[in-house]
Amino acid sequence: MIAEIAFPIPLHRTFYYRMPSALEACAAPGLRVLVPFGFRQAAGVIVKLLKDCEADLSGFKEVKSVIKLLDAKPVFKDDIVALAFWIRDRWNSPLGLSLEAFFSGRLSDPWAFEYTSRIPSVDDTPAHSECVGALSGFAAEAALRIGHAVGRGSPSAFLLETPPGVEREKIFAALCARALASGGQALVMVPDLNAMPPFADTLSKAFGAQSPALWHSRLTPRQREETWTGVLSGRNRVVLGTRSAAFLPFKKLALAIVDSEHENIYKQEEAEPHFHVRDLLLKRSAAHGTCVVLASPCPSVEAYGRALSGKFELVAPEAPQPGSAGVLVLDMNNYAGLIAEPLVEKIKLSLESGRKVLLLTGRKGYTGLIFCVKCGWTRRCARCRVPMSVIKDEPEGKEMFLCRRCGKKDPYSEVCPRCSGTVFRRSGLGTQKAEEAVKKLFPGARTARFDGDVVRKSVKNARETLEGFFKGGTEILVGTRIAARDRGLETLGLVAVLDADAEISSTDFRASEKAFQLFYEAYHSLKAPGAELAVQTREPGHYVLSLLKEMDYKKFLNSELAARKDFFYPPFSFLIKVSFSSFDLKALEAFSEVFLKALDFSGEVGGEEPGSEVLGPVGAADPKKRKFFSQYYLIKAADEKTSALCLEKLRALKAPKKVKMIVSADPYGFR
DNA sequence: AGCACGCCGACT
DNA sequence: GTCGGCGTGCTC
Repeated sequence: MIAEIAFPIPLHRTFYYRMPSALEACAAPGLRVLVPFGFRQAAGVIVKLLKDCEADLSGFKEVKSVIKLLDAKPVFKDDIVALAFWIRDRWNSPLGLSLEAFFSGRLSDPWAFEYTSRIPSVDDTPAHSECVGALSGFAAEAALRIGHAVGRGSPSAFLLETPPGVEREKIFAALCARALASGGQALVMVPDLNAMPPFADTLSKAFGAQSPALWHSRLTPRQREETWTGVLSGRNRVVLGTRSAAFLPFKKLALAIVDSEHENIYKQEEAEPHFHVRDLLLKRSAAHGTCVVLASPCPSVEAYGRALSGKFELVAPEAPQPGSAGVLVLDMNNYAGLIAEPLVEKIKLSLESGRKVLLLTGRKGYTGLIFCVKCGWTRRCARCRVPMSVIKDEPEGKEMFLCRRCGKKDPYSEVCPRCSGTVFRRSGLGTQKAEEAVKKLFPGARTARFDGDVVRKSVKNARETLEGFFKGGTEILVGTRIAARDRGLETLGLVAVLDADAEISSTDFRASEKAFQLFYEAYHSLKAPGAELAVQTREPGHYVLSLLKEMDYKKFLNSELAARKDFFYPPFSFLIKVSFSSFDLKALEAFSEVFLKALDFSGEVGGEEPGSEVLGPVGAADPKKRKFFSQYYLIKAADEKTSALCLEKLRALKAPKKVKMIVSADPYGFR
């Protein structure tokens, strides 16, 4: 017997091993094995078992044998091998890395053996009806409606619009109670660590000190093991987690809630395996009979589109969410400086009346990329080749270059290395620069800054910064969009988006969506009478800005969905971005031809599915003399199958040494 | 990813 | 003369 085995390495290939006859009876796909691998031993997962005659072993100088099985029986209720193949088909993730993710990144750890020795404890779970009783209005109605589908044993999916101000933690707690009452487990997903506390509070009040179990990237190894085995044994019945919790070994997942469903962070693409939490949970729901609830005050266009086509049940208030705040669009063509004079006045008035001010920028740091006015040279990271942005080093406040990808810091230089020019232009406004300007304009005001860097430094410190603004004495908070997320505040008098153009004029096809979500969330964080949302732009005629008057999210979704349909973007197509880069333009272009031919592109990808197409090349070599070339193609596949087929063809393609090819399926981070 | 091989710079 | 840098290549 031959076993096809996947290893937790970033490789799109599997390996064949001989299964000793003594182990044949116990061997099965999905079980972990220990095998000799190169000069070492490695743990892998059996992906397939074949009879000797079925395997093509020609071309290998040796077929090694499995040393031992690491699992006696499958650890997961789910068919993780089938899921790994699906994740590969959908996002081009190496099989072994997806399988490793199911084992929490520790394929060779013996965790799975230990769970049987642990004794599950019994929780005191309040009845569903009690929890619903504590709710009123739309929240009660939503909890009741979705509650009927929880624990029924058949998969279901809801898109729940959670208007700002609705206590969704309580809806979630009621649904969790329902899941537990049915003998199942419940998972509540949040975008990041910062979003956990309110849910942790509400859920632990409802289910006791042990619930919810927390799952996130900052757990210690001991905590990870404890929680992982607890989920496996069924001891942990409610889990509150970030992205990677979607891979946990649930015994019976009756309910999975994805809060702030629209957040892009749910798509993992900086590290493999690439996947999307929403789609993975929906896929897993088949094995568990899970009720999947996608919750957001401003659902993604994809989710809304799928709700309209009947794939999800839409649960939303009947009337659009009313708001009382005013909206002011400032045409920055008429003003100089970072903050237009009318906005300066508004800030001043707001502070005088004891109201707080939230100022939002598109990015953290000081400014975005920097380029030489004379020759157009831009500063790039020596290692990653991506443009570097400017930050002010703390606490000295010295300007530095920072690589956004690898974090490399370089000293600031005053002279262009290409043409010796000394005049530079910078694009983009960062939180640091905005904070600096605000401090200069309002030296007496208490100011703070909140962005990804503040969060990264210390979660506790970040929380204190926010509390200082929402509850304490901070009067002006300068931050990125994470500062605007789902917090209503009676004392907030003004929210301003300082550089709306950074949001709306990005080349990302989701730019309008992300921009409108930002405006919408900012708008609804304004509770005080007379409060105002200000938007600074050089493109006051942009269609997203024209929708600000009504602030009707559903109307926005419908118009955006129509545009997505016209331009054949998700949810109407499946995207694959294929980027090529090289120092050798000829080699790059030659390989691009190979790529196009491999896709069998003659008007339609694969020639099967009508409508599929390839766009590009985008960012083709410009006439300017350059050393490094990069361009990309965009495949728009009409369905999941065509997308998987394209990815398979791309995997079979090997780029020459000179050319680098990056395949990004279902891409979120355009730019 | 590991881990080995391999070919050029600073040390006992 | 060796130790060790990380570039390249392979793992059934």
